[in-house]
Amino acid sequence: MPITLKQLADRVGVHPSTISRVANNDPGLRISPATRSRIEALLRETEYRPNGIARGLKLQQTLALAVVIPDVTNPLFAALFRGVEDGASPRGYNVVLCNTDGSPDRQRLHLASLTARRVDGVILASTFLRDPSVRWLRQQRIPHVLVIRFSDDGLDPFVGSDDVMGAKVATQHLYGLGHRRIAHLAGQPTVSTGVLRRRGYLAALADAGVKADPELIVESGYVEDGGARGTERLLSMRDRPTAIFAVNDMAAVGAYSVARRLGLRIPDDLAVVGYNNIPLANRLIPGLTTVHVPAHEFGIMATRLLLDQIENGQRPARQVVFQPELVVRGSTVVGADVELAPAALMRE
Amino acid sequence: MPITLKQLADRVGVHPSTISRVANNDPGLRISPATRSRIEALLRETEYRPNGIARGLKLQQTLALAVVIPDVTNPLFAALFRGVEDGASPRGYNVVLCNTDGSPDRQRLHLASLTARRVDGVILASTFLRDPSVRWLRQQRIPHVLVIRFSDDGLDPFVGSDDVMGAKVATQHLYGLGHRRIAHLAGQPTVSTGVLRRRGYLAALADAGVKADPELIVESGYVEDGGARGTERLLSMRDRPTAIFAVNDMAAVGAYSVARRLGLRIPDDLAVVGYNNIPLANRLIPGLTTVHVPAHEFGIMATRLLLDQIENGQRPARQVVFQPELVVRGSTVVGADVELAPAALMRE
DNA sequence: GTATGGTAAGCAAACGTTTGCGCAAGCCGG
DNA sequence: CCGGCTTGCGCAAACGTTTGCTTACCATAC
Repeated sequence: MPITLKQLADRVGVHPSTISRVANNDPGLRISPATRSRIEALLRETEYRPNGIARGLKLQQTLALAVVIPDVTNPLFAALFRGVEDGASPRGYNVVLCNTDGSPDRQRLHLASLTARRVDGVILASTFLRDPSVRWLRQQRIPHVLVIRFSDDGLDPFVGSDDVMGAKVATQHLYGLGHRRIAHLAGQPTVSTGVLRRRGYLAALADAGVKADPELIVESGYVEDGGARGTERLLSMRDRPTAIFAVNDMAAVGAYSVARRLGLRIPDDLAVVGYNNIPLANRLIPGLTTVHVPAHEFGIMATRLLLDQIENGQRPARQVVFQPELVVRGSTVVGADVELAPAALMRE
Repeated sequence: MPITLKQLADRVGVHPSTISRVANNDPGLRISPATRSRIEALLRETEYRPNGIARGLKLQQTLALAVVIPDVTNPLFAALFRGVEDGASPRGYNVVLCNTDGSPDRQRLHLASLTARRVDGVILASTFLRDPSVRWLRQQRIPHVLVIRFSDDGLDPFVGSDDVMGAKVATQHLYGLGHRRIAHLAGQPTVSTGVLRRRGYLAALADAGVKADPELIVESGYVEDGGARGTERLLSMRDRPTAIFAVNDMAAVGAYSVARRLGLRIPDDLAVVGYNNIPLANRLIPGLTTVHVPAHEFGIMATRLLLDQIENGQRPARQVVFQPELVVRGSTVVGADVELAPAALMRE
């Protein structure tokens, strides 16, 4: 077991409190240079680090944050986590990671456990609209920041991007390419990204004077399998769409596999746009046109907001909203995959 | 702030210790049914959960584990983490995640911080051969399990696969396809997977009676960029290799991009085998032949070993070694990508 | 010789639990 | 009626820090 203050005190013949003050560089401490250096030598020799639990109990802070996400296996959330750690680690915080798999129950359980552990703050990217867990966090006055998704508009600190705008730009891109029957693989109406991206999609159509066809909107959720099933339904219609705007990249990947199975060429027979710009997006063939979401920056920014809240005690219901950018690749524009040009050549 | 035992005691007119015993279901507790139900009602009403910090201080256990990996952005480690969480969460443990980016310094810093926090155990997948950090863990008697990579052969509990065998099978596969100049994108000699997979590669060549050409072994490390640079060097040789065995999938991906840039067809002009079978491997075109590594199972198993150590106090330097399996795809055998057959059709 | 003051360090409470032990009251047998 | 057993619960120490306050000591000033 690691060494304790009392043991140190015995070894150097000094009261534990004095050692504590030396270790913590107490500015108001008056001490003789001789004793100080004796203590400092011992501290270095033993590599003493105060017991974090005891320290936490006394100081009422654990130097621990928590990140709650649906699934770290999803590259978007992995990048988000890295951002959080990169922001938190230099300031002495550790980060505990919880995956919910999109289950409100597991989210609630995790939050209860984290609260019992007295983490200093929580970063949540797993939220539903009007999420009871988020309201509970607010009510308990537990420092938190919502990322990517939110619960109740404007009530919590939030970091994300303008989903309506992103979806609008993506849809306009397809319209600009001449597509008129543009389908949407939609997210659940219980999740903010789901409703906002659908709204952006509809807004773009309305702006363009296109009447939205309800049949062209199918709920796929955020996973490949859902995207595949949704695409099957869309492509089996008599008057089938020529383009698909997917609520995220994984759903778009599902669309890819179905298109391939049906022998449809992308983008010639079917154009596809995704959302998030996960690393996989530019490895697909053709590259997936998608809306870029800077997940790593989200993580850093969310941590900044959270630590401001924790350390400065301020309660800034600040919302940081990034403007999304469309990344155009070969899934909508032939030849847009510049880096793949030699590959096309290779096929001959 | 959450409610405390003392506050509860005041509300119900009973000593805090009694409430504690009721909350913890103390089997030796003698109490009148009336008082018990009064207390239980209050516990439910207030949703009391004992302060984890205080509990940790008293009980000398935090119900927290740590996972230390190079980078969670790498799908292999993301899957490993999920395995750990899936094993730990049902037993009441939280998991803190630390990324080292392969830096021994960051690893040391993280471990120091985790030790100060008194996590109950550590799962390490970021280890070097003869790693001082691991020796320090042993010496401090901190429960730990090494995963995928190890430090000193046999001294620590370990979960991984037989890297020599995996590399051997992969290389034999290439040899069996008729390749005679088989190159190796190698890992660093400071990492166990690096030396073991290289050893397996050499063993397969020796078994086949092929004299190993030192020029065909280039150190790429475990990232795409290194794989690309290594492949450039290999393919610029006068007598260039017809096949590459890469130390991991990311290095193989680097090989893909260089082959494509040079107009070489995979597998006709260059066969490629990777290692790990990350999700990306069967999304590449052609699919990447690779050695499957069940990262999620590793995580679950490592957690089991760790919790055995923690809860039963046993010190089982148990080694769990999985037998690797080769997954054959289109990067070595034409037409092996069955699910992609329609895609080939689509190219016409 | 005593008040003043500064220096160097110790004392003890507090953070919120857990748990071995103690103690009063009631009950029973003898 | 008394000793001992059971029942039902309280007391207090301990986990390892941090920190406001106190104290012992010594020098200087009056």
